[in-house]
Amino acid sequence: MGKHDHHEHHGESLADAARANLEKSGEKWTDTRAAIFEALAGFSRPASAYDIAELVSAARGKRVAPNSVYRILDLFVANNLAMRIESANAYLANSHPGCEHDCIFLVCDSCGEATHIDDDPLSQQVRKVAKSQGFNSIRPVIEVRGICQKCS
Amino acid sequence: MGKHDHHEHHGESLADAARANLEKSGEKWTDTRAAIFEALAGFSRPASAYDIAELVSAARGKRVAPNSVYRILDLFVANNLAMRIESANAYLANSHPGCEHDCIFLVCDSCGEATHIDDDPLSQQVRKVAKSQGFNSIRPVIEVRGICQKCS
DNA sequence: ATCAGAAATGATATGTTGTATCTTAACAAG
DNA sequence: CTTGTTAAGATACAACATATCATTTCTGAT
Repeated sequence: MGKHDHHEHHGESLADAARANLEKSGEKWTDTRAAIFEALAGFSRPASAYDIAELVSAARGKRVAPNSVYRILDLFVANNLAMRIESANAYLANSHPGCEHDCIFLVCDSCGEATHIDDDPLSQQVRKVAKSQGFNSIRPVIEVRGICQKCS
Repeated sequence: MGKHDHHEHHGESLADAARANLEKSGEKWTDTRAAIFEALAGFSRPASAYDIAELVSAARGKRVAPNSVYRILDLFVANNLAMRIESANAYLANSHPGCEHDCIFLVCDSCGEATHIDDDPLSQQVRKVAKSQGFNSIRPVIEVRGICQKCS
C-alpha cells in the first residue's frame, strides 16, 4: 500500500462506495445510475458512452439512450465516481472514490487497457506551471499513450 | 529568449520553415498542403479539421473534403508541423517546427485560446513514470484546462 | 390519499468529429 | 508516352456528443 489509504474497491464494494459518495453530495442512487455504474465498472478498459448504453440496454431489456448515459457519466465525473480519458473519448470507473487526485492515465495503443497512476508531486507541478501563466480553475489532463508491457 | 533558440516563426517565415521541415523528410509541399497549413496557422485558437476544411474551401473557391484535411493534418502532426490537442479535438500550428518537445498546452475554457509551454524536465518526468510501468513508444499528452488570465 | 412541483429519465433529432473505400488527378522514372 | 506511385477528391458512413421537449417518478404539503 502507498503512503495513504486509497480505499481500493472492487465489485459490490466499489458500487457501495460509489453510492455512498454520491449520496453524500445530496444526489440519488437511482436504478439507472446503479446500472450505468455497474456497466462502467465491469469494463476492464475505458468505455465510451455508447458502449455503456449498449450494455445497459441489453442487461435491462430496455433501451437506454446515449444522452441519458452522458448525463449520468457527467454526474459521475463531477462527483469523482468516474473519470474521463480525453485522448480516448472514454470513461473509467474510479476505483477509489472519495480520494481526490489529479490522475495520470497510461493508455495502451495496442490493447486499449488504461492504468491509473497518482503522482501528486508531478500533478502539482503541472498545476504550478499553469498557475504561473495566470490560469485559474485548473484541471490538469495528464495522459500517456504508448505500448504497455504486456503488448511490447 | 530561453535556454536555446526555438526558431519562433510567424506568417510567411513560418510557412517557409514548415515547408523546409516537411521536405527534409522527403515529403512534398503541395498546394493543398500549403493552403491547409496557412489556414491552420491563421487561427489564433486550436482549429478543428472541419474549421480548416471550411476556410480552405472558401479561400480556394473549391471544396476540400474533411478526409483530405485529416490526412494532411496527420502528416503535419507526424512531422511536427502541427500538434493535436486531445482535450479539444483540434489542431495548432507548431510555431517552431524543427524543435522536438513534449508540449504542454494550456487551454482556456472561456475564450478557447491555447498557449503552448515547453517544460522538458516536467515532461521527462511524465515519460519516466510511464516507463517505470513498462510502457514503450511513449507519447505524453499533457494539457491543462482552465480559465486564462484575460478571462479571469 | 391526492395533488403540485421538482428531479430524473426517455424519445427524438441533430450537430460534430473521424474513417473507410474507391476513383481520379498529378507527377516522376524509365 | 506509358507506367507505377503518390496525392487528393468524392462519397458514404461510423462514432462521439448535445439540444429540446415529453414523460415518468419521487417528494412533500395538505
